[in-house]
Amino acid sequence: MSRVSTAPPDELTPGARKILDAAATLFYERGITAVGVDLIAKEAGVTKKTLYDRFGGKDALIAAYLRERDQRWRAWLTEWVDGHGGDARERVLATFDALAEWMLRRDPRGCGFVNAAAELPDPAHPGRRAVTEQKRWLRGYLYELGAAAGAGDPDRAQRLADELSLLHEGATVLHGLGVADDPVGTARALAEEALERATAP
Amino acid sequence: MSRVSTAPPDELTPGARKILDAAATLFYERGITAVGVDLIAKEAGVTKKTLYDRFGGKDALIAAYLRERDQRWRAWLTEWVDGHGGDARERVLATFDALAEWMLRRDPRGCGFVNAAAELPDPAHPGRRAVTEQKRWLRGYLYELGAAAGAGDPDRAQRLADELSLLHEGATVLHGLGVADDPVGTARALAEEALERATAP
DNA sequence: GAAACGGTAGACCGATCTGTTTACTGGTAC
DNA sequence: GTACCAGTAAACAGATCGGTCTACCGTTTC
Repeated sequence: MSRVSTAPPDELTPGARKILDAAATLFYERGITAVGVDLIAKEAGVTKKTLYDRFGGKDALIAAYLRERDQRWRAWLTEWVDGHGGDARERVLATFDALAEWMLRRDPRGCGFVNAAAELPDPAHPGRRAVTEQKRWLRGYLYELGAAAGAGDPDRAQRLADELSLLHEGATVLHGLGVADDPVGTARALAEEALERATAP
Repeated sequence: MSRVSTAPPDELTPGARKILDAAATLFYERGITAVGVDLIAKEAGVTKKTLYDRFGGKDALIAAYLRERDQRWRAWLTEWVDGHGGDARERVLATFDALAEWMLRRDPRGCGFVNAAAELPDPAHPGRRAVTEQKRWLRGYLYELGAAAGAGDPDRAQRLADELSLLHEGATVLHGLGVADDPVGTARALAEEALERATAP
């Protein structure tokens, strides 16, 4: 599935690019509120002035961080499904394999969006919109995959999408807390059952 | 199920009690890092000196907040199950009704422990232990309920407990993000299926 | 009646927070 | 060659951060 380019066509200046990369790492690993703009600028090898010139403020930087994270996750997930999924049913289950691989190799601290939402109580914060958009997109994607797998009836497909996204979130949270052995495997098994029921005659 | 007492027998001094109450509200509603000790003391109608005399520091106060939250949740859940559950199967499903009621009446911002973990990256933080203990306890409780409901085989009961706790977490997260209509209902329906499978001959 | 305790009042500490400002440098485009 | 732009360097502002300190007050306990 040839994509035009890997991700965003980097309209960012070199300084802005370094800032966003540093912010992404620091925000995810240490938390949004706990990380100051001074540290971000220092870690990016850039002055605070550049940060404020490029992004306007910390809130806008938070939103940019979440939007880019969203883009990368969407690209990762769709490419994984296109590359590893076979028939329609396997494509649904492949989303859980993609999740396992994503968390294994880069994100042991759970869902960056859920973590961000925990630190952004204000519903009007620009970063919150990015969070809800990400969750809505995932549910929509799962809806399409589920419908293609045979849950043709809209009601059944809706319900399946609700179930699949719930399983995704549950697995991510438990993985992040490190209290369960193989939460993604558990979720995948439950997804298999839900899928069978939704596509049964 | 006669409990010795409702919760902790309030060994706290009046000042400490007010501090813990104010901290609980502020930490949950605004986030842990975003709330300073000055604000907590002011909101509790107490001086900072009292706060530091009683709790030692912010980190210890965070841990106390999470421990007490854990105690209340355990009491709420077990009492709900004892009061509303009928047979063993209904007792398992009652945990989801308890969750729905809990979140409806007091906690629209998702799981306080998951949110706290998002702000406490350091695994050695005393608050983190409270989080993992809470999750472990819930899984253990669900294991007992599941085993009593007929999942006698240890392997099946273990798997059922994994599934049920995953459904709990998924429902709580989706509820907190406000992107799904009735995540707890979805989780309860999935739990019903998992329960039937686990207790089938 | 003195010691111990829980508390108030409030100043103080150094560090850090987000955000702004001035002055200067190097490259690129017209 | 000049106007623009991305950037550095560094000072500055006012607020807030977690945490400490001294001095005092009222009640209980021995």
